[in-house]
Formats: sequence, C-alpha cells, structure tokens
Amino acid sequence: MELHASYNPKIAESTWYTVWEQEGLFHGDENDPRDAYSIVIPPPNVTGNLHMGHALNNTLQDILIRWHRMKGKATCWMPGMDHAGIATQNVVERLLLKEGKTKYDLGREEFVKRVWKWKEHSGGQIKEQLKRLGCSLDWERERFTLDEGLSHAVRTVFVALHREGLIYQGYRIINWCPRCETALSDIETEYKDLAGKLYYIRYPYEHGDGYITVATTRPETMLGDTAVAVNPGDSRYAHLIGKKVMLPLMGRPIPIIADDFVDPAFGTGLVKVTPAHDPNDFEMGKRHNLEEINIFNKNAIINENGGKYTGLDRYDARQKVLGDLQDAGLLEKVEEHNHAVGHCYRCHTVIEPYLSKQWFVSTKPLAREAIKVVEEGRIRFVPAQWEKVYFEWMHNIKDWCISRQLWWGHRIPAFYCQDCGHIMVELEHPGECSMCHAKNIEQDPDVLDTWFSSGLWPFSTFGWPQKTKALSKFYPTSVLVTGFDIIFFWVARMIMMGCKFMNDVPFKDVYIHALVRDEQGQKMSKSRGNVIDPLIMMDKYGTDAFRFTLAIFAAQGRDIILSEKRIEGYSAFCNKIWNSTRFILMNLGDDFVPASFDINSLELFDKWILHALNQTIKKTNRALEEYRFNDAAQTLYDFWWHEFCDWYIELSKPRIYVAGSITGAIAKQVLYFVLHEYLKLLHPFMPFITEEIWSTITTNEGRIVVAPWPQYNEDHNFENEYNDAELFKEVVYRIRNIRGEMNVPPDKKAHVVIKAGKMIEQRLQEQEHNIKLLAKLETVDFNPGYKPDKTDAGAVLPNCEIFMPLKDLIDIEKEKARLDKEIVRMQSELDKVLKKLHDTTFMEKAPQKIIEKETNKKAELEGVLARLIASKEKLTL
RNA sequence: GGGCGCUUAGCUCAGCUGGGAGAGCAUCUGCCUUACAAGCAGAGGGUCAGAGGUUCAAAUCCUCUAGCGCCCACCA
Repeated sequence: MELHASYNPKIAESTWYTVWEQEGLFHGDENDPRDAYSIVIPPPNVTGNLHMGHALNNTLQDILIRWHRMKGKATCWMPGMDHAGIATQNVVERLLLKEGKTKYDLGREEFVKRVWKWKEHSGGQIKEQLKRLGCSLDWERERFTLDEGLSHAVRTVFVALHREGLIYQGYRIINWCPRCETALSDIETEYKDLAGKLYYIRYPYEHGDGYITVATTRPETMLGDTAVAVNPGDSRYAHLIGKKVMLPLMGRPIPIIADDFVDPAFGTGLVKVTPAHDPNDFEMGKRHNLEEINIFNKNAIINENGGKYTGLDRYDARQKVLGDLQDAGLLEKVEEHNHAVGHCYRCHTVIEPYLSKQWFVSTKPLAREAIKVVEEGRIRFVPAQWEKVYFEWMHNIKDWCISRQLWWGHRIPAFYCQDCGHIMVELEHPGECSMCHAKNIEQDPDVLDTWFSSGLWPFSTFGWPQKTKALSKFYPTSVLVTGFDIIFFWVARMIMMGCKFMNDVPFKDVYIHALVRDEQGQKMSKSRGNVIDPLIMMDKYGTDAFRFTLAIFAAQGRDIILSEKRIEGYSAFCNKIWNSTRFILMNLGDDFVPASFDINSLELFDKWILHALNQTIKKTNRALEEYRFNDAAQTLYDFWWHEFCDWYIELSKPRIYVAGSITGAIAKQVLYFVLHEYLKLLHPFMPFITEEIWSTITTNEGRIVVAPWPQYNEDHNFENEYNDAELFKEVVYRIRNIRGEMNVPPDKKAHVVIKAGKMIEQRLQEQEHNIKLLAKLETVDFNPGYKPDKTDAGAVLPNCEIFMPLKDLIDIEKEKARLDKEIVRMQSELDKVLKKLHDTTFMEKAPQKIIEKETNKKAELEGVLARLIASKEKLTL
C-alpha cells in the first residue's frame, strides 16, 4: 500500500472512468428489484461544448446519482443529446458559408445529410467532456432526439394531439426571424429595451384639405396599412370615424375605424393599422374585416406589395420612407422613444411579426393538468419560489407555434393531397389520398420546434410509445435538475406532455440551480476577465477539485460567478486528502488487517472522532436530501481538514509510533475506519480521487462507485467524550495563542502551569501528554494553588487558568495589551448578558432555556473577567 | 406596467425553521515539526446596503428607500 508523494489528478482521471464503464457500473437495469432512482439529463445540444452551465448542472446530477447508487437504489441516469434545430442548422450553414455556399446550393436532402455528417463527426465532443467530468451516465441507453425511436414518439404525439384537436393549423401573426427564415414561438423571442424613435406621420384626408397624424415606431410598415384606428370614446376624433384618409406614398384610401384597443393617451390617439405586421393590428383587422397586406418576404425585404420600395431591406425601406415623407411635408415630428424590440434567441436578429400559416398546439387544455400536479405537490420545485414563476406562466399560457421553416428536425407528419387539397396527419406517409385516392401526396416541408421533442424526453427515451420494462421501472423519474432559464421552454412542456401521455408526472422534484456566468453569460464577465472554461479548470486543478468547487458554490441564488482562486483552494484540499491518506498508509504497516474494534477499548479521541464522523454522516445526508449541495460539501471539508487531520491524526502519532502497542493498534483501526467511511461520503463529490485511494486501501470490496453508503451509527454517539475533547482543544488553543502572541517559537522550550478544580484537573491530567504534544511543551504542571509570577503569561478559561512562565522572555507591555484585549472582549460580552438579565420583560418572556443559558454565561464571564483583571494587576505591581 | 432576486471581512461567497457573525483566497507574525510549504501554528479585518416596524431578542420576519440584476407583459 503506497501512494505517490503528491496528488496528481491526471492519473486517477485517466484510469477510472473506463473501468467503471467497462464494468457496467453505471447501467440501470430495468429488472433490478430494488427501488428506482432515475434522472434524465437535460440533453445538451449537439452543437455544444461543455460550458460552465453544463458543468454545474451535470455535477449536481452526478452527485445525486452516485449518492443514490451507493444507497442501494436501482439508478439510471439517462444520457443523450438534442438535435437543437435552429442552433445546429445555423452552425452548419455557417460552415457552408466558408465554402461560399448556402443551403440552397445543396438542396434539402444534401443539406440534412451534411448536418448528420457534422453531427457524427464533431457533435459528440460533449459526450467525452461529460465523461471527463466523471458523469456516471448510463451510456448503454444513450439517445438522440432525432433517432428513429424518438422520432416515432414525436410523430405519435403529434398525430394523437391532432386527432384530439389540440394541434391545429392556423394563419396568424407569429414571430419571424428573417435571418433564420423561420417562425419562432413566443418564448423564443427575447425582448430588449432599445432606444428607438416615435415618428409622427400625417395622413391627408381622402377628400378635401387637412390631415390626421398617427404615431409609429416602425414607419416602413405603413406600406401595409389598411386603416387608421381611434378609440370610440375619444371625442376629439368621433367625427372622423367612417371617413377615409389617403395612405401617403402608396396613394391608397384607407378607412378610419373605432376600436377599444386604442389608447387615447398615447401618441396622437390615432393608430395606423397594419394587420399583416402587428399582432394587435391583426386582431383589429379581424374585428373590422380589414385587408391583410404582407409587405415583406421571408428575409424582411419589401415584396411586390411595397410599391416603389420593393426590394429594399426593412431598414433601408424605413429610411427611404422617412425621406419621402419628409420631402412631402408629411413627417410632422420625431420623438425619442424607448421600446421593447423582439430578437431571435438564437441569432439575435430583430424579429418581425409576420403573417403566415403555421401549426399550433392548443396549450390551455394541457396546462390545466400541469398546473394541478404542482398545486397538489406531486411535483415539487426546489427552491419553492420557482413554483410561482411556473404558475404565472402556465396560467397565462398561449398557444404554441410548433412549426419551423427549417430543414433540420422532425418533419411534420402532415400530408397534402396535391389534387384535392386534403390534409392527412398520419404516423407514416399515407401512399394515397384518403379522399380522392390520388397518389400525388406531399409532406409538409416544415419541421417541429426542437422543444417539442425535448418535451417528450422523460418517456420517449425509455422506449415510449412501447410499454417497455425500462419505462415502467424508471418513469416517473426522481428529479429534474436544471436552470431557471428553461422552465418554460422545457420543464413546463415536459410536465404537460408527461401528464398527457403517461398519465403521470415526469419527475417528482425539480431542482432549479443558479446560472453560472460564463463567456456567453454576458457583459460583466468578459470585461472583468472572469471567464472560466471548465475544461481548462479541470486541466489545471483536476476534475475533483473543480466539481467540489461547483458543489460548494451551488447554494440557492441566481448567479454564480466562479472564482478560480477557490478552485485552486479546493485542489489543495485534494492534496490534503491524498497526503493524509499517505500518512495513514505509511503507518498502518504491512501486517495491518482491517478489523472491527471493541467500543470499550477506545480512547477519548477515538470516540471523539467517531462521534464527529457520525455527525458528518448525518449532516451530509440531511443536506443532500434537501438539495443543499453546498452545505454537504462544506461539512465534508470541515470534518476532514479541521477535525480529522488537524486533531485526530496529530494525536494518533505517538500511539502508532510505538510498535506493537495496543493503543496504537486501536488508533490504526480507527484511522482506517474513518478514512474508509469518509471516502465513501466524499465519493459523489470527488469520484476520481476517492476511487483511486479506495482501490489502494481495500481488497475484495469492489469499486467505491457501488460501495454501501455510510450509515449513522447509534453506537458511535459519544456526546460526553466529544465535550471533553472540546475542552482539551480549547486548552491547547489557548497555549498556542500565548506562544504565537508572545513570540515563543516552537523550538523554545516552554512550560505551563494549569490551575483548575479537581474535576477539570483530573480530566486534563489524563491528556497531559497530548497537551504537551500539540502545544509543544516541555512540561505541564497541575497546581490548584499556583501563585503566578509577574513574568507569567496567562490565559483564563471558564473552568481553569493557564500560565506560562516566561521569565526574562516576557514582554510586559505586550502581555498587558494581550490581556487588555481579552478583558475588553469579555467585558462587552458580559455587558450584553447583563443587559438582558436586567431586562424585566426578557426575564418574563424569554424561554427558560435561554434565561438559563444567559445566567450561566454571566457566571462564567464574571469568573473569567475577575481572573483576567487579577492577572493584569499582577503585571503592574 | 407587473413579478422576482441580490446587497454580509479587501475579493468570491455561505449563514435551513429569529437567541453568542462564518469559509476559501488575499493580508500580517512565527515555523522547511520525519503525511502534506498545495503545509503547520497564531493574528488582524464586518454598526450583516439604509430607514422604520414586529419581538424579551432580528443578518435572519414585515414595510419602505437606494443601488444592482433577472423574468414576464400586444401600448402603436
């Protein structure tokens, strides 16, 4: 049993993942009789590279999965990727552009082939990166949203919803990205407040002199105006209703109509109505039977309906229109005006409200059940505040535009008879028209919104619509771990689809974690230079340190700005674990055999550390149960470094250094036991280093991946011993403090005298050798009647006093200052306590327990203070 | 226009159901003590954004204010 002199993460990280995978330890077996614990991965885009968000998201999932695997659950973590319609198509289009080609040069079939090729070639790098991160995914089950099985599930859902009337085709205003050349859903449009302008334009009356003035932010759309509207209650314009104005530039008479939508207080109270390019105007157009004139082509270039502006880009058209209006004296004024402008969430181009025929999901009926399951607590959001966000959106949900004019994605299973126009929605190509039996059938060219298929992810991946064993074993999944940014896109859709098609919730908990700010994460990071690449971090500090940092950062909150310094700090922790293990192994000896130990033979600090370990197990479990990853990580950190290493290991040294001693044998067993148990506790956070060490210290116990999770042990509950040890630690700490403050270096021989009552004296006397060891003392005297000398430095504890005779080494002024500081601190503590105890309402109303506590504190502080003052007086004599 | 979150040590952040302010890094002092200098021991540093309220007691609960950030919303 031997380890290298310092921890090199690269060795463990290059070894273990392959072993785990080869041994099939990550596979979730649907025939496993044990309780299931399952998670589906939020499928990363095939375009993806592991970024900080993925790293956090998957680290947390891996912690949960590994934890439950060790707890003996039948665990399954479903891996896979998302074809990511727009995002992926954009990437490949960009690649083509480098060859000077567009997708149209290739044609649809060839283009899609290219995307597949690209996907096979480079799309899988994130898979390797997830392995690098240590994610214990069940790769045997890996799925892709566009694979045959999932595509079948998508068609099945589409057809079923269509049969029920929950999917329909409609001619409506949707959000159109002129760059991606596709429709988008409402939530795929990001609104940004931009500084724009409000243009006041004069529309002359059709007959006679005069004009009215309308205000607009998008003057170019006037080319498609088919009316001007006023509020029916607006007395200023009542007389105009029914009259006509002449649309400038186009020379077309349009009516003035009355509609409640118009806000008399905005602009002039007169609104130009462009039904084809504004959702409100569209509604108004419907109410008033207005003509819908589409003036844009799919690239937001003015089409043949735009008169002389035909062929101009929307912004060029805007300038030209404004110039012409100006020349005609029809541009009354221009005001600064901030307003929200929609942008494509993939390419950030300004979207255009665009009238077109699209497929929609009628979401209200699906939302009802999805709301209910959360209300009833069948799905729980953690932190709970996100339920509110969820409800807010679900209650106001609007129909979901699911058709995309892309080539990469699930082709919509709607088939059009070219002869009679009949529309058939079928799982497979119908062959002939079910109405006229013509064979001239064409499938809808559009594909489905990527999120349509991801909405089925929790059940489609397990084989649905087949009734597979895996599906019944692992659905509903146990928890979904994701960021709040996709609650609407994904979480809500999964809940709706799961409830609809599985008749059950897709997951029981939704853990929403914070968002990590990364290079994409926005403005702040780049300028501040705090961009952090997970792959570089893993390279520099090791995966375990990186994961541990993410976990300890994963407290509730919204933004995480990771600091590299902290990762570095926790890499030191890895080294600490490594070296402390090395110490243990060096000292166990070749003949060491792990064995259970007799409780009765344990010494004080054995019991103390077992008690502390026990508490650590309890706290870690509780924290993980509540998704408080940071608390769990912090608990594990503190225990190992500040309890086990700082105290237990140090105290074990004299015991184990004596060859063949009984006390040494016990200490060795305890050292081994604590290490053995602790590695398991740490494993979900740091899979690699723990497996590496585990493989060295165990035989015939299998991999730590599947080792039994430590249990809280009632027999290891040593409250009294724990308190005794804490007293001892306090004494050592005080002596060290004197040494530090009075500049007594370790090589200077030092002595202390402890003055205490019989009980305390006896307890400390038992630990005399340990006090000497840890405070580096020559001697410790116990003398209840000790009269301190002027040259003694002292410390006062509630139940004992410590003196360190310094003779000529003493610096009286320094010692005075040290005591003064202590006196001031104690005095202010005491003042606070006295204030409470003198407060009659406090004495009346505070719980007895608190009063007792304060009373004890008072006595304690008074005693300490009196002795401190006495010590100080001695100095001045 | 609604809704939400954040503001705690120089920096990055913890602090669950209200009862003696914490971590990592940085800083200062002393140590290469045979597991670890990626270390050991000690120290300094915060009227917990501000104001008010509830309470015997508030970093913690409530209200308001300020600053920062996010989400939602059809005001041209």
